[in-house]
Amino acid sequence: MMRTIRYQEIAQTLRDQLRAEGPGHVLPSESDLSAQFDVSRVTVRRALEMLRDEGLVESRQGFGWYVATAPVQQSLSHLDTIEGQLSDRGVRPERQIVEFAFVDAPERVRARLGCDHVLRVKRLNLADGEPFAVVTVWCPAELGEHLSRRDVERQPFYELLGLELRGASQIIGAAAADEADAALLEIPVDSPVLRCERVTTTVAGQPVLMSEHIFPAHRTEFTVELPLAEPSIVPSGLRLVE
Amino acid sequence: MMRTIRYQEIAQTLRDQLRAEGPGHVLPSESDLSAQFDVSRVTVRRALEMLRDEGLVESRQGFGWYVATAPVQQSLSHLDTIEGQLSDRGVRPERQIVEFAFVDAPERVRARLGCDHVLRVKRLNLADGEPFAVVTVWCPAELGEHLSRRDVERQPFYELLGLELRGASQIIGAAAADEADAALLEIPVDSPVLRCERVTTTVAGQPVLMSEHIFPAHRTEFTVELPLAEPSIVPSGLRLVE
DNA sequence: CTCGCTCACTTGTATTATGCTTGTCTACAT
DNA sequence: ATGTAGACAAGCATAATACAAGTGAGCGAG
Repeated sequence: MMRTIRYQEIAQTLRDQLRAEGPGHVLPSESDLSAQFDVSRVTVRRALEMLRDEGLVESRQGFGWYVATAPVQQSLSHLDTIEGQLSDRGVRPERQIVEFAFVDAPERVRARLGCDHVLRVKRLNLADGEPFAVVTVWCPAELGEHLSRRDVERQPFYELLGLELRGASQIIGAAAADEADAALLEIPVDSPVLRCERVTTTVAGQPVLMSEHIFPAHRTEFTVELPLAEPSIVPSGLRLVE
Repeated sequence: MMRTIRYQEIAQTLRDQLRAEGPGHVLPSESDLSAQFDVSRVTVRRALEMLRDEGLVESRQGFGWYVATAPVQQSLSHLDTIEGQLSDRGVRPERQIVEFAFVDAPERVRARLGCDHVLRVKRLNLADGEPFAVVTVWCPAELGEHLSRRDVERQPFYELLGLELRGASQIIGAAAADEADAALLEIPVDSPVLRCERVTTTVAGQPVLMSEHIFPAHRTEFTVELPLAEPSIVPSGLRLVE
C-alpha cells in the first residue's frame, strides 16, 4: 500500500507551474491555494517551505510568496567583484598604479562630474601577472585631495571615499586600442578592446566618479541574462551614438 | 494564477506611456493620476517612486513629476525593442536578408543548441538607410522548415516560431570586423565591432535560438544601469575567457 | 515697467484605519 | 508521521485625510 504524501504532491505541482513563471511572479495566497488544492493552509505551507528550501520561491510576511530572483550572478556594482571572481578561480589578482595626478578635467569628464579640477588615477589590473584591464578613474579634486597613491593601490576607490552610493550608469562599447593602453595590456595597437564608461552617483543623485575601463577583447567579455518576464528593474539597452 | 499588486501594474502602465515621451515631459499631478487609475494618491506615489528609483522620472516639490533627462533606456527583453527605439526617434528601421540557408551546424552552435542541422539566416539591419547591425540567427532545422525567406524579412524571428520564450543569455564582447561583416556594415576590415552572442531558451529551459549580433563600434554601445542598492535583479557580469 | 503679494496647485509627509497575507502557535484527528 | 482546524500577532497594500512647504501665474501697488 503506497501512501502519497499530500504536501509533496502539491510541492511538485507548484514546481511544475512555477517553472514557467519568471522571477517576481507573485503566487496566490496560502488561503487561496489551500482552497484550490482542497487541503489545509498548514499543508500548503509545508509544500511552499519545501520550495523555499530549494531556492525556488521566497516569501515576505504580509506580502506573499513569489518566484525567487534568478541566481545572483556577479554584480557589476563593484569592479572588485571581478578580482574576487579571479581569486575564486585561484588566479592571483594584482593592481598597479600607473598614474596619480591632479589635472584639469577633460571636456567629457567635466560634462558629467561638473567640476574643473579632478584627480586622475590610472591603474593596470593583472591576473596571474598578465594584464587584463586598464582603469582610469576621475574624481573631483575636493573629494580626492586626502588620498594618496598608496591608498588607491590598496583598496577600491568606492571604499576610500566613504560616500553612500546609489548606483552607476555604464556604457559598454568597443574600440581600438590606443598606443598607451596597448602597451600596458601588451596587445597590438588598434586591436579591439571593450571600453566601459561608468558614472557613479551618490544617493543624493550627484555624480561623483567617472571611470573608463579598457579590456582586451580576446580575454574578456560581458555576460548578461535577459529575464524577458518582467522588465522590473533591468534597464539595460543598446543605443546608437551619434 | 497571478496575484496583481496594483502599484506595480500602475508603474508598468506609466513606464509604457513614458517610453514614448521625451525628457522634460511633465506628468499629470498625483491627484489626477489617482483619479485616472481609480486608486489613492498613496498608491500612485509608490508607483512613481518606483520609477524614480529606476531613474525614469524625477520630481520637484510644488512643480510635479517629469521624465528624467537621462536617456530613456530600453529593456533588452525583446530584440525588436532596438528597432522600436529607432522608430520612436523618427529613424526608419529596415531589414535586409543576406542569407537564408539550411546548413550543418558549426561546432559552437551544435554545442549550444544540440542539433546538427540548422537554418542559418543572416540579416543586415539598417537605420535610415545606413547599416548598423549584422545579425546571424541559427535555429534548429525542424523549427525553421516552414519558414520562408520573406517571413524572416517581415517580422522578428521570435514571433515567427510561436514559442513561449523564457529569456536569453547574452555575451557581449569586442572583436575586429571580418571581411564579410565589414563589407556589409561599410566599415574597414579589422575595425572594432561589438559582438553579442545570444542563446534564447523556451520556458521549458530548452535553448532554441542562437544568434550573433555584430555592431560597428563607432555607432553603437550598450548602456547598463547598476542599481547597487538592490542586488536583486542585476544579472550582469564580466568574465574572462580562456 | 518692476516689486511684492496672494492664491491655486503641486509634491512631501504625516496619521489613522481596514482588509489581506504570512509567521507561529496550540489542539486534535487519522 | 501526517494532516486538519482554529486563533493570534506582525507585516503589507491601500484608502482617506490632513497639513506643511515649494512653484508659478496673476494681480495690484508703486
